[in-house]
Amino acid sequence: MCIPTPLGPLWLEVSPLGVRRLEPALYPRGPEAEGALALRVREAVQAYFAGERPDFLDLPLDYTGLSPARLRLYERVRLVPYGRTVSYGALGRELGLSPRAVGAALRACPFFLLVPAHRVIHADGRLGGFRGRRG
DNA sequence: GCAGTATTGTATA
DNA sequence: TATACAATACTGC
Repeated sequence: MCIPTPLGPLWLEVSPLGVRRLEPALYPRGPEAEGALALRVREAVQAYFAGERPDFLDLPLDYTGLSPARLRLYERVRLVPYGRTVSYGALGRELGLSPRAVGAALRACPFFLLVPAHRVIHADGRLGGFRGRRG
């Protein structure tokens, strides 16, 4: 399932448990998402870009295959309030990880938008090395 | 195991 | 402001 957004098309994959991954459709591979859940996710994403929805907390995510550290991190980042930001260090201290581990886990995050990594920043308040900046 | 990493804090110029 | 270095935990091969 491809979801058109102002940032370009997003590639969506779902499983019976929930969203398996949602990324910019740069390298589309794997089976296309189908069913009610896929449609629901598409509407949610479009509602997000329409300003009607700040988060995707009601959408089920499939964490199967992810390590506990990543699972906890994603769950925690999803709870970041709208309009607020958290630093890598703060997340690391809360989860008992190192700031670098937070960055590494966030870099491998397959849930673009669903896990608002753009709200995770440096301790100084600067934007982190988000993928959307370059390349 | 080893190298890479979306960090942080301290030191130095 | 910019660079250099050490500590730290997880991902990916």
